[in-house]
Amino acid sequence: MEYNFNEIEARWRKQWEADKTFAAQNHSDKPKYYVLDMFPYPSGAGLHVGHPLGYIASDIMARFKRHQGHNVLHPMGFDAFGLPAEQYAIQTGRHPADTTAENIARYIDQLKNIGFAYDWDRQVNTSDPSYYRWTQWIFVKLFNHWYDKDIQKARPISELISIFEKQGNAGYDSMTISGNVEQNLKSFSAEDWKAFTPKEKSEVLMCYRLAYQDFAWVNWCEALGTVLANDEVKDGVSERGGHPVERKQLAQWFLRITMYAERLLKDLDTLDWSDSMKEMQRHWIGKSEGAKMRFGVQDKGAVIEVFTTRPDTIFGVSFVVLAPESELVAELTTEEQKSEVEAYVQQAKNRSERERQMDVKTVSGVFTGSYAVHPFSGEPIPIWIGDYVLAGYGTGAVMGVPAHDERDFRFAKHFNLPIVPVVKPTDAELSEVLEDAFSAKEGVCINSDFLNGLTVKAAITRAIEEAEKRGIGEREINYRLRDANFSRQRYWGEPFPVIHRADGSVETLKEEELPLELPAMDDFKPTGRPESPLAKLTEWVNLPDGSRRETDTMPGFAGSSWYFLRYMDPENNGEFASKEALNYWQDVDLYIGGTEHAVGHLLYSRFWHKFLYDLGYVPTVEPFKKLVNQGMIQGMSAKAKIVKIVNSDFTTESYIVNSDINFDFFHNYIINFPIEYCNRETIQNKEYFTITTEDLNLASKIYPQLGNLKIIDLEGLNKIIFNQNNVLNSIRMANSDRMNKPEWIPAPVTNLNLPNQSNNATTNNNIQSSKEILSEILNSYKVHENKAILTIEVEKMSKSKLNVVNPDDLCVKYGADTLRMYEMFLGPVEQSKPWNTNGIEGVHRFLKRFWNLFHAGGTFTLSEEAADKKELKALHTAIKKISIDTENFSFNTCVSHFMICCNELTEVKCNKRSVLEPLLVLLSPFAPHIAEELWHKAGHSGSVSVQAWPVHNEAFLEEDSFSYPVSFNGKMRFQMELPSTLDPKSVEEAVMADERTAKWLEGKSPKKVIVVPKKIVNIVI
RNA sequence: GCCCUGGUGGUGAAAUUGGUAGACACGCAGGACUUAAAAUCCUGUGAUCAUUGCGAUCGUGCGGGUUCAAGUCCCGCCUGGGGCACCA
Repeated sequence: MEYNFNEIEARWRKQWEADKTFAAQNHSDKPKYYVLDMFPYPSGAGLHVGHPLGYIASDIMARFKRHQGHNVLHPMGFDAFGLPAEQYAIQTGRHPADTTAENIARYIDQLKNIGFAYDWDRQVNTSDPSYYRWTQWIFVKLFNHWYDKDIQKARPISELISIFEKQGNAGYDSMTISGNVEQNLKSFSAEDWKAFTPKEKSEVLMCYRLAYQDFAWVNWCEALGTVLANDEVKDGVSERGGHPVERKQLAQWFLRITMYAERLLKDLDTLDWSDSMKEMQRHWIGKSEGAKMRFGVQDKGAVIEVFTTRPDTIFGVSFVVLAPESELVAELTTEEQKSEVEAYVQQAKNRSERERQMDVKTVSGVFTGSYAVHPFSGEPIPIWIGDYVLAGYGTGAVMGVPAHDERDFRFAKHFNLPIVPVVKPTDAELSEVLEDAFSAKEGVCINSDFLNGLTVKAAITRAIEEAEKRGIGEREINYRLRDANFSRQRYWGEPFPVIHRADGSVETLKEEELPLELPAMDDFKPTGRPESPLAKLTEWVNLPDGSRRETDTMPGFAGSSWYFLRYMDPENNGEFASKEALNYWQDVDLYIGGTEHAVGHLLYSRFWHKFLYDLGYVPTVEPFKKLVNQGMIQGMSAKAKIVKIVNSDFTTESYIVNSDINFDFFHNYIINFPIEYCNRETIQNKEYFTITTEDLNLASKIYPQLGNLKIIDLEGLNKIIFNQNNVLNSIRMANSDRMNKPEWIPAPVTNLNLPNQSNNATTNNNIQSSKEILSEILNSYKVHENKAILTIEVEKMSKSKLNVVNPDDLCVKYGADTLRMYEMFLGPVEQSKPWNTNGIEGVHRFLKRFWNLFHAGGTFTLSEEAADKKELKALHTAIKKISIDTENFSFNTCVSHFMICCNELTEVKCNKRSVLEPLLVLLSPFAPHIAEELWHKAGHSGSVSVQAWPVHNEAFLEEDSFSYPVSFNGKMRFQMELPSTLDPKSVEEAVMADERTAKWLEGKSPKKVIVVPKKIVNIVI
């Protein structure tokens, strides 16, 4: 009988669905086990082969635990709000709700095709009002709570108001440590509080609320008329179209996660997560102990606060650096420095934080003209502005100690500022002129007044004591973690249940008014202002009493920060989940997902969970007990450099250039190509994809983002560069003689691409000259239009990279069981690897052979004969190995072992019931359909998925003899079969008596003989 | 740049966590069956040398070190991948 997997699999999936075989019970005497997959975002490209890797692993565990007698909760749902759906809506005019619903339907189809044991009745969808009602409800709770540092717990804001009414904010003025809003918070008395206007009260409370409004920077793209995600910005220009991006400050919502920093850090110790994952979170939280120091400013009232972990180096301060965004910049800039400072700030603030941190080679900064006063020595210290200082970190200002900090050192070298060593190594002297910063946190203080002679450790303590005594600083613990920006200027997200009152106060809707549904819209185009498209719905926004609704929406992580709780009780309309359900399921026993969520989702979820715990809604402190990180299945990407040129009539043209040319030119960016239109070629021993003009034209029809590209191959041109601040471009021609042009020619690229922008005279001249140069360059190219060479890269699969491979075809060709086992066979789940189908045949052959064990001679037959020793050994080795390896998530070796066992049984033509039936249970988590089919053919009526997991008997595994590898000086020379019970001394004697030993000893006597029982014999000569 | 992670045959990988490197597969080569192909089955397959067999030497990204013994532990590099706060 043929192994007709398509028929078998479809039939059993239908049966399982009808029987609700995998439904979880909220009440059970069995121990509970909650297995969770990370929430997928239903992308338009459908499920790709990378998704199932983790899902198969979790499905195996869910089924395995069910075999072991657990009541298993294994749900699936969709993180359905998000940017891609909105972008698609802008492009096509189709409503995100429609496309999302279609995508979800497709995902469900695809997931069901793989035979996952999900309890589909518990499906959730974050964009469904019945779901986001509770997301909004949690937001309202966050808004209406503050964090009491004294008791380390969230408390209702009403209690804070009572405190203010009684005593003002005395004793509660340092309850906030993050954000900018609190900087304006002054001390006030109970009387002051009562006299505050609603607006003032609202502003004060914003300094305490766990959800609050503050200002933050966004990537504003004038040309697209919208705020861009970091992801959409590449090299300072928009990824779509290469338009300039400017950073703008907007009022936005934040979550005060920093209040939970200490608990988020401490509780990591209780989790069964990989060390690397915990390490990433620890680093993200970034606790550092040090001191806050205050520097007065000469002739000005301003005070600059800096945070430092090295107060011992305070006497080495030779400058102070402010972030370009610092509010003090305007105040401290002198008249003479004003234009220079403004130009610098303008330029620096448009660089992304990442770029500023990454770029350590180019040092930039500007002197404000003002001087700070050294808090101990009273010496004047110049105040600079530098973009290596980030506004969001610490206080947004640093004390420059060039001798002992690498970034400060580079800054001082570059601007010729004094470098004063104040710490020397304990057992050496520093060289006269420092070549590098001495940043080790050990040594002895020198040139440091009262700190001289102290070790670094002692000096840190001493410096803080002295600062506290003189009132110029104090001990402080700082966290790198920043409050979570919770606002997006988008349509497709949860609307904020927030009303801005006409009197300037801010309040949320009442809980019973939720959900605030996302209003219907059919025009998703950006408003052209930095705001959500919702702002266009003036009727919805403006309320009759003069108040306004919030128009921002919540970010992707809102809905995904608590979804695991909803699965416990998804239909509940009165609560996000019932007490009973929460108390029964408690937390997630096993969470499987990618490391890319290491610090985003996993930190926010932990924060929300702790908040809900503080409020008494959840019974556990942590949501995810055990975390397993699946590796990423990567895709092959084909990439090419694109040059976008503005012609004299201001139309743009895009060219793909030969990838070997190192080339930056006007708007230049890298673009992905669909590899199905590319050919693989080896050129000069390197692998490339190539694409012809014909293929490109075909591809452009399916992928509009490829646009009207032309292929050109440039000759004689090595390098063209534009500078990083994106204001002026410089074109450099290595072959400048031939071009008969000077080496560097400035061209204002920004303006070239913004024809409508009014330009001043100089800029216009530059446009003219650059256009001339351009045409000259283009005319001198030898242009080939037939073929482009694209580089091959391995990277994560995503729709935007056009490298998605989906599992559907494989399911049809080989069946879901083959796909499941093959993905596991690829290697350890936690390892990333590029997708290839090279080995899938082997797995499919295994399943056929396994099927054939039950179908000797073509018909289904099982023998009732007793198993012999060899068969029992094969079976029990398999039970042992597969049980242990499954427990350890080593699924690839499980598959190998199934193959070994099957090969052994095939060899002895075993079709005995007592051997094959337990194997069906072992196989069922991995290949559930074939196991179920054969189980039923064997005459059983219940599902194989609830059968008890077999237990191995050690007695069947014992061997009488062991083949000892005998090595000389660590090199294995021959093997020797000896009884396994033989003691080490007898083993040594037996080996020494062997004639082969004599041969290898060459007459010498051994210095030492090492015998490790049932492992190895090593003879040292 | 910072944090995390990987690197073993032509390919995916395995190695009881310091004890025979390459299990199990894919691919390839040869053979059987077949008119033929597919499917299936058998044999071989790290490299180099030696091939009449015995065999020998090298070999886990590179360079050092610890050890009777290193893919595994330590130090220093090179390199692929993921994340870096608005992709999800």
